[in-house]
Amino acid sequence: MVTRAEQKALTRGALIDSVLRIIGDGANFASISLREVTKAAGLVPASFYRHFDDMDGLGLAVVDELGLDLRRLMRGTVDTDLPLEEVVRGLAYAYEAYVHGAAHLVQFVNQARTGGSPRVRAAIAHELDFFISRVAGSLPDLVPGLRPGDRQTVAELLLAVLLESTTELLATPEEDEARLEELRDALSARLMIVLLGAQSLAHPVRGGAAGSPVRAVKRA
Amino acid sequence: MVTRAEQKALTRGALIDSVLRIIGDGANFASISLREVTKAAGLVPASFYRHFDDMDGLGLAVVDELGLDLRRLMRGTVDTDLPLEEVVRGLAYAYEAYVHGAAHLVQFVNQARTGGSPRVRAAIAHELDFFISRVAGSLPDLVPGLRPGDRQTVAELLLAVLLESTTELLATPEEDEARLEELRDALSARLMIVLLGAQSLAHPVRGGAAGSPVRAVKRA
DNA sequence: TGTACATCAGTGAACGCGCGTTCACTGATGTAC
DNA sequence: TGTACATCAGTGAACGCGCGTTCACTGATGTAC
Repeated sequence: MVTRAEQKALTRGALIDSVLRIIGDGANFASISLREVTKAAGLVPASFYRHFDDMDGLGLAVVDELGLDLRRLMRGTVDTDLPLEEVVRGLAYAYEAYVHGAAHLVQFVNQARTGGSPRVRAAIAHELDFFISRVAGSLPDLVPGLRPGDRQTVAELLLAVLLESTTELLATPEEDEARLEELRDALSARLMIVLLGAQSLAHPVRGGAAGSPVRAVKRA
Repeated sequence: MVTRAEQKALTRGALIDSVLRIIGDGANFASISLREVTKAAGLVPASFYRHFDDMDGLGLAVVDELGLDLRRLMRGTVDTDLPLEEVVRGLAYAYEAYVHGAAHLVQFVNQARTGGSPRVRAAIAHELDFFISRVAGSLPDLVPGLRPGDRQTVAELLLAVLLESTTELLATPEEDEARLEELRDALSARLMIVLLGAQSLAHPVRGGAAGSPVRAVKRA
């Protein structure tokens, strides 16, 4: 026997799964209808209102899923004893694996982050900001000597690089190992440049502080 | 007297302007209806088909506008004689000005880049790739010594940083100069880290080539 | 344990609405002679 | 220059459809005694 609360939670989960499946088929969350979602979940349209006020409410519930995922991800640790190159390569592998493991959710975030309603966008930004602050907190293990403000900026950059790689990763099927390797290489190269930049900030080469001018060399 | 061709071009432009205005009001392109657009342009719905096959066709026309804008932007030049810090600050100013000057178009690109139909996404990617290749071509002025592959990666990163700053810039009214200054500072800081990373790649400090391992220093 | 009543997730029917698309049309612009 | 005909951007009406939302309902689960 199932309690009423359990059954309700199951149905709610079915609505969330359904909308993610529809997004996985290539639809944009903004143009998915309430009726499509309930139909995919095997419900009558009116049932939707037993769980959410409107599609925006469902979107916010999906963002909560993202929050859980990120907290789970952050429990994993990075071995910072390795050469920076290998750390970066490990991050690229881990992110690729995450994108393919939670493809539908990632696709939702990728499109709703810029295209969603104001409330959904704000909720996603909030989750990502939390993630950034955690990354910033672990940065000293990887690049010691960074000042707190610079840690924040570097963490933002690292996340920006991951997010910017997402669309290409999503478009590549897991079977296309050759293409995936290319994308992981590209992602590694980008992350590496950011971390090299961070090291420059932490240990300026020409004796200048982070704030001092660094001359651009003119083309010969 | 206006020729038929001129009048047709005017109406076509009115459709493009209308959809951009609707996007500016906060709508998502994916959920704007053909009827809304024609109504805003003062036309009957059926007239739409004299200009575009469907909303996707209108989207592609808007992407063409982006292409023109980018080509115009690229005619402007950057004074690479200045200290790197000032070059970066100039870029941040220029990008902020562009975002506010073409706010509706930028908003469209920002949301359609990840949330648009496959054809629209591909068209935007194509325009941005062209822009990236041009930036990569000018990079030697700013950071000499980069190998071609690294130039490409750095140019991709620079664009990623700009794109990632877009949502915040769009959300800030032009009057809020204090907030804009914050955003330009944040953008400058991110661009600077990327360029410092690029300089590290071009002139590795510890004698290692770009491909050689750089040790991460463990936390004390 | 059994009984009577309350709760509430899910139903089924109905509503008015805006949607994309079609079609034959109109009348100004353009072209041939 | 004037006339007869062709073109075609924009019209207005109509279509069937899926939409979000409402409502009174049903019947299994939960609660009080």
